[in-house]
Amino acid sequence: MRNGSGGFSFVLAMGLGDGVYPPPPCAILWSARPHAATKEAMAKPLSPLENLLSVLPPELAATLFATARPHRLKADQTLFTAGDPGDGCYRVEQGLLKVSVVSPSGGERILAILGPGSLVGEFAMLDAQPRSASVTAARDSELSFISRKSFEGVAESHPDVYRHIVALLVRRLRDTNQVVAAMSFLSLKGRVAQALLSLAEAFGNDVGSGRILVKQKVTQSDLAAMAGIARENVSRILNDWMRAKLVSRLAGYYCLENRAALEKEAAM
Amino acid sequence: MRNGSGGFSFVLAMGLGDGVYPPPPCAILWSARPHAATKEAMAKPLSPLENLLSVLPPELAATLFATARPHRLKADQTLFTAGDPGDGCYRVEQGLLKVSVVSPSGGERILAILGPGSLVGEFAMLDAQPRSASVTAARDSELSFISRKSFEGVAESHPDVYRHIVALLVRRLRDTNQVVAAMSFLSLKGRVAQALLSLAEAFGNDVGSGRILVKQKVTQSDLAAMAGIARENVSRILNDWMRAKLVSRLAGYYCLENRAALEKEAAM
DNA sequence: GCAATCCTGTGATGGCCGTCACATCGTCCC
DNA sequence: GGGACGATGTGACGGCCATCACAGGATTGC
Repeated sequence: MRNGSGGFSFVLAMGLGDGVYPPPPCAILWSARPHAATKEAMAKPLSPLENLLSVLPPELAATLFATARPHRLKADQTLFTAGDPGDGCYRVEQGLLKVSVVSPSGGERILAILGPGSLVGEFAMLDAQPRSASVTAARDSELSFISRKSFEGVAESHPDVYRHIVALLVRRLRDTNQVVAAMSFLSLKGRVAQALLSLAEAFGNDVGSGRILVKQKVTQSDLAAMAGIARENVSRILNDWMRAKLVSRLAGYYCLENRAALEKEAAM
Repeated sequence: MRNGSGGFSFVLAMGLGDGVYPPPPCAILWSARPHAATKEAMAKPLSPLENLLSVLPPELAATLFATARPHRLKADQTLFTAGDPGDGCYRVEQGLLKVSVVSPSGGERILAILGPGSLVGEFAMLDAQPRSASVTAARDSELSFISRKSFEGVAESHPDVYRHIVALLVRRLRDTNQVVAAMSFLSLKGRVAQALLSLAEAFGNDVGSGRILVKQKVTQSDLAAMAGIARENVSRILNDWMRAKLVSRLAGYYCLENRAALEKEAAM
């Protein structure tokens, strides 16, 4: 992880990506991607960009960010760790963050990957409790810090924002049921497929004939931490899929060649 | 599951329990029991009885329940299934419910066990989306149904309830991070230990010298569905622990003999 | 009391998957 | 360019754990 690329590095315009920079807002709210519904009619999963601040009237959001304190992170720096006191949240302006839980023995499980436009640490902004997960920068990043105090000031003048927030939180909670189901019922392959599909949804670029290029450098270790499995098995699974033409690799970037087949792998 | 005891049957006064009936409100919000914090200072887990309605001013709750429609369930009947449309929630008046996700192949994962005083299906009351989990009666049960409409009527007149609800939902979301961590990092033994400790917390009775009796008949299959493992392994693990005097069985009820040791097993 | 049904205990088996150990390769930096 | 370091590929091994099978128990229903 040298040169500030921290594991998830952004693909610059090179004929592969769409060439825009800065990129459009994007993120994986890892828990928000049920790729297989237990029944036809599931609630629509939550887009990670529909966040607490996006429900504020624009002028209120503006006043919040007027007083926001900028915060810079170098790649691999940690923003906070589970258990830390928390009194506000951050908006990702630039860069990429990784939300994860870690075990004392060093294991890491990635819960979400957040790009520009996303909020992180919102819970502490709402209830001032200690952080429940850890956040580290996957590459050099710029954030805006919004304190709980300033948010509360704004919310007090517009108490109906809480109602919208309730709707958002409920959707997130619904999604977590899907996560538990996936962890309980899916095989390794299924979980890796879910991880790939999530990446494609958040950072994917349609490059014709249904192929989706993931415009992020993702290591097998990252995928392993997302799926909660060993890195070696990610390697084996990906190679199986490359042989079977489900995925391919272009200049270090993964490309889904057959999304439907992957979705079948990810189905429970 | 004959005779209405549906897998979790209640221990009546027999020298073991405390003999009160109906029992005091109790429940496992399975996702709300982090038995091992990744850091010293974690947020206090949410009691399953601090629910959406407990934040209402008492007189409002009273008006809500004045119009509530009673609903009866026989043991093993299902109240609703994931994907069903939902337009309200239920309060458990009597009996015991099991919240779970099921896989198409028949696997079941228990998310929560709810006794009298608990709410179930609150999400649909808040946002009218399809159910995200399934609920079945573990024994004959009586519920009160509160429609979304009537809740909204009440909430509209007291918009600040949404603020309290936000705090509750955030606590639940925090807890789910712990659940993911537990599923990622804990061994079978650890997960069974967590299940037992949760049962003890919700349905436990201190019977002296630190021993905790679980006043519920729990089958090994139930424990297996809670921990997400095979029933046979629950049997083996429990027998190990019985030999090691960590748990015992009294007239069909489990009893934690050494809570501290179990907590060590459940630690990550 | 007897049959049916559930729950429990236990062995055998096999496979998935984590761990270890390398070799290879690419990339970056000096 | 050469070394360092990280990422990747692959084999071997072993253990955990699911599955199958079946044999008692325990409970219940009749």
